[in-house]
Amino acid sequence: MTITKDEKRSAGRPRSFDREQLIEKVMHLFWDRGYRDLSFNEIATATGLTRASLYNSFKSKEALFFEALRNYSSSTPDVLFTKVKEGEPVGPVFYQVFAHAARLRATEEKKRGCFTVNCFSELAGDDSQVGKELSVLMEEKRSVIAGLINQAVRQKELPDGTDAETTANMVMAFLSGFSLFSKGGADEATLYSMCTSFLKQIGFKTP
Amino acid sequence: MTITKDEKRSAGRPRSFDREQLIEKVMHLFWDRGYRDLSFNEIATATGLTRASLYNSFKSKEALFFEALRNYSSSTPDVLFTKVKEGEPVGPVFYQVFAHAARLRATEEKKRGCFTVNCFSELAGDDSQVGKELSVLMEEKRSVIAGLINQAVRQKELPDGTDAETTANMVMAFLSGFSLFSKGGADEATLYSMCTSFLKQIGFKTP
DNA sequence: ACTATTTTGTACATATTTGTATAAAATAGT
DNA sequence: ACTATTTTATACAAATATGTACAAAATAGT
Repeated sequence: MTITKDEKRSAGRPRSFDREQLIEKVMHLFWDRGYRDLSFNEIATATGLTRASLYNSFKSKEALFFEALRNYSSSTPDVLFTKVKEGEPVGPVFYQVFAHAARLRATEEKKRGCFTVNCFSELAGDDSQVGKELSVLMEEKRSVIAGLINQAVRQKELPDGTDAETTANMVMAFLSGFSLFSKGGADEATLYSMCTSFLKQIGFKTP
Repeated sequence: MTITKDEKRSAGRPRSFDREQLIEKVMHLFWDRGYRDLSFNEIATATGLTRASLYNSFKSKEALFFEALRNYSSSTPDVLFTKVKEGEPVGPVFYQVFAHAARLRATEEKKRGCFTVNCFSELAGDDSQVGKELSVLMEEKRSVIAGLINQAVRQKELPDGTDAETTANMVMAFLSGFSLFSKGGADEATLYSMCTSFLKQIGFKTP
């Protein structure tokens, strides 16, 4: 048995591209242009491939998009939220995630905002699979945040009367709006102020 | 001189449509579909007109869009912000605008969110005239809010140390994110809670 | 070398979009 | 009725998108 690099190669003509690199490239195309406006054609030419090649490796534009979205979504600052364990302080994590987001949004040269938020804005309410998937993704994020708020209340980081659901909804709204706002080109200091100010008003002590 | 209805008719074949009704219809099309995804073709067929007719009355899709946007933008809850005079309390106006927004977003059957926010999300950062126009529009709104926050501080409705710019930015972010959030289909009570909770945390007393 | 397998390049048919050009239709004013 | 004016209908050309089909190319395994 011959093994090329670290993957078992199956018989047949080998792909002319690296799958992960392609997904990354395509993600940026969708990020630049949105979902609907980017044609399968353009994806092919922009990546130097033919449509035939893409059709062969991916069932559809939708399928490609899902991979791009998953790829992005797994590298986003708020994944930290899912790693907080019971007993650990949550306030500092919020500050950390928000600060990271502020830096990312400010240093991203193209000022494209958050890819997920952009897509949700474009496709929420859509009948398509893409639309539904995005709604699920956003609800998952919201739910994780709600869990953390509850935990913060239990741990006395937030006052007793706090309505966790409402607070989580506010955080979601703020984060989405924050992404939109950053598209205006605000600098990091401005974005950072918004974040810390917001968290302070939610009730989290500055760490 | 013969006057038809209330408008001076100029010579030539009369239009087959009412201009204002058309703009309204087109606005809803853009609201449903976004800017780029809606073709001039579709606008024509959806309104029962021919492209020739549209091209004749409007220079371009861009021009049509501007009229649609202006039309929407003038009927939005936050126009109230521009009517507050020095000396008048601003807190209640915020609560009023936010409550109105909550009701609008919840009762809008299609859950499309705010048209302006959607468009900004799609077109912010775009080189085109549309993109720039939207950035200006958003900055105008932000600036009005910043003015009100300053006024609130002067009038002791908000604490002395309040950073008006940061607070205005937060409000903008929240409002935009609120529009996005509403696309998920939350009911009015949920949306209303988010609004009052946010305003309270900003520092505005519940009226 | 030969075969099976998979990817790639090319081609084709269909549909849509954009912009323009030109003729037909409908009005106001005389 | 006639003219000038404006809108509407139709047609056309060029560009782009989608989906499919099939032959050519490149590999693994024997």
